[in-house]
Amino acid sequence: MSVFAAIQSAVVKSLEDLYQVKISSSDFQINQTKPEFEGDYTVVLFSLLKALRKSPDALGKELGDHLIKSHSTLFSSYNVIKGFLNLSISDQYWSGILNANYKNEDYGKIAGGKGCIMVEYSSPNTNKPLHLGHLRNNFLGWSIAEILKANGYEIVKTCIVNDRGVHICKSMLAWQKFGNGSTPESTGIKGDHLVGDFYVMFETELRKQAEPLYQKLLKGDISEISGDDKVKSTLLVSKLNSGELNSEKKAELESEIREIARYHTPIMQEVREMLLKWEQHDPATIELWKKMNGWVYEGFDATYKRIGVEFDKTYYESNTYLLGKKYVEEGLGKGIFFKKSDGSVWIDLTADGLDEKLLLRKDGTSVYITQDLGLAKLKYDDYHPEQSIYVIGDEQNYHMRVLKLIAEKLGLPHADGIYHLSYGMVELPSGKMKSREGTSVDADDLVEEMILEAKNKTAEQGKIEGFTKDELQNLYDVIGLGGLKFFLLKVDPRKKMVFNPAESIDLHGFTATFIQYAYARIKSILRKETPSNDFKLDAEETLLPLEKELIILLEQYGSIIEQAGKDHDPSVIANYVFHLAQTFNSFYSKHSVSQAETHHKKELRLMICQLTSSVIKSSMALLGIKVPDRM
RNA sequence: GGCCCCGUAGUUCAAUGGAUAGAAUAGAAGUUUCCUAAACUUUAGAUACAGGUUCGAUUCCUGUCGGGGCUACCA
Repeated sequence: MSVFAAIQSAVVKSLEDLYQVKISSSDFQINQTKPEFEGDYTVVLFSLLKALRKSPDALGKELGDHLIKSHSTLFSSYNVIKGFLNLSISDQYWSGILNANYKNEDYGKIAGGKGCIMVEYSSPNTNKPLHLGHLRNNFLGWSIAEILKANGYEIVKTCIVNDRGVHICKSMLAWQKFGNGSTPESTGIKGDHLVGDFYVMFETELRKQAEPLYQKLLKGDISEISGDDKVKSTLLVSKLNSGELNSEKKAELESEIREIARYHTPIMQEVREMLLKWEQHDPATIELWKKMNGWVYEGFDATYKRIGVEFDKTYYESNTYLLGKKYVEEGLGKGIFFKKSDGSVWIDLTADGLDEKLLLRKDGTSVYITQDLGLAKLKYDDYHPEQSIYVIGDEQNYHMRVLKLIAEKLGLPHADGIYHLSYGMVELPSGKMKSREGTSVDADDLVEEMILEAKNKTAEQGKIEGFTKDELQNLYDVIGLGGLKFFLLKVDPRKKMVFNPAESIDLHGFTATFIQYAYARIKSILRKETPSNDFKLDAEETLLPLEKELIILLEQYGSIIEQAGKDHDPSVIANYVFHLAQTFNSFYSKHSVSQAETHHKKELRLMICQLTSSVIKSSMALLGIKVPDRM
């Protein structure tokens, strides 16, 4: 039982003894005592005053006295200030915790047996290489999976590869037009990057073709476009020319007209024809598709390997995109969906505060949400998870809400387990990243930069005597990658964050390097000496403030893992382990381990070192970050 | 227009409704005959604005201002 829980139940018990009332532990708060007051943990009394009809002082005194008397091994003293009952935990209790756990390398983790959770993350498109945003996604997914594992769940890491669709056809078409048969081998370019290059070429050509068309549309010339867009374009242009528009509204209209122009370019026409051929299993198209996707997978595999990410099960959209169609029939039968006159199928979610949502196009083909319903079912059939986590950016909040809502309305068994782990976009100091505008940060480049920076900084330090070449390269990887992961995981996933390249390669302060360094220092001590026997605090001996602070922090590790799992939030771990390293560094500079005042103190401190090192290593592992024995 | 999210030191981030709002970094000043100074110590600096609920509000509610996202027969 954690100290926190022990205090809770002691308070509940004491209140019952004293006043014959049944108070639950959720009826009052326990906090860590602020450093400026005497004590370790504090019971906030305000919420109890009314029910017990006591003054804060009286309740504090009576409860404090009783706690000390009834739980003498747990509490050593107390004081009451205003409505706060500050409790000091006895040093014996703390040293007991240390004794019981310092050898346990799995300290803080919960033994398994809690059921299965699926974590879907990464989920790339196969038309361009991974970028900074994917990195946040990958690190988050990996970390949350590890955290839930530490909470006792069985985890299946999955990935859905978006390997088909218009975007892939764009790269394929550009390769046909401009590629001259080039391959990763012939060009020496990593496969995913090569395919990405053709995607960019397509985009360039598309713009070239769209611009004159756009200009014509602005002048009201709709001769080159067809269908409903004729009317739409005319309408938009007349709106645009009606005057009295602010620049924002104007830009919005212009971009809508530009979209129409893009849609009606010859090259887009070709792309749509190619997609149609793909869907009809045209051999040549399928062959090209397989070849180029193969290049991409090779590239992705290299990146995944580099960043230390993997999956237990990979789904491919080309295999799953037809799933989910049967739910359309089912939904229609149950009257949850309805059919419009043109044959398209919709669901009306206006009663839930949302809009009408399309599930089946008028031509009978399914859209993204329909495929997702099918995939959700497939995942459930494959693993029967009690929770299915989707690590997806917050731009898809609406989509995921709709998905869950429809699954619920259909009464699917896995509907409740759908959990969208929504994370904020990564922005640059200069603003949003836009792959179309070439302002996104490439994942491979960034990783190499971080590792190079680690190498340079390590050289500056000049502590690498005795390292082999392999050990050095490994050290650079550990520091460089660790720095990158920590930078992206240290903030609340739900919030958007700013990625400042200069700050990200900083190795001081709230960084992985700081923590890794603390770890390496501990290991340096433990290489020379390890605890020889269990430490027993003598009656007249007391823990020094920093010794106690460290043990208190170490004791909290289990609750931290639990909270990080409950909140799906790796930043809880990052903040904790940084705080631990910080406290250790203070301890380290103030107290000597090898030259401790007494033999007892030395044993105590060696045990603190031992447990601190394993908690640092284990928490960093929960973030997917390694720690070096020497640096 | 509708729906959702966010405004905390110069900057990047913390704070289950609780005590004097914490860190990091940038700034100022110090620490190395002693286990790794990639460290430590000291110092200065912030809740967008206006109401409300509460013993108590950064946190909950309303409004104002500012920023972002979503609102496709794209994925």
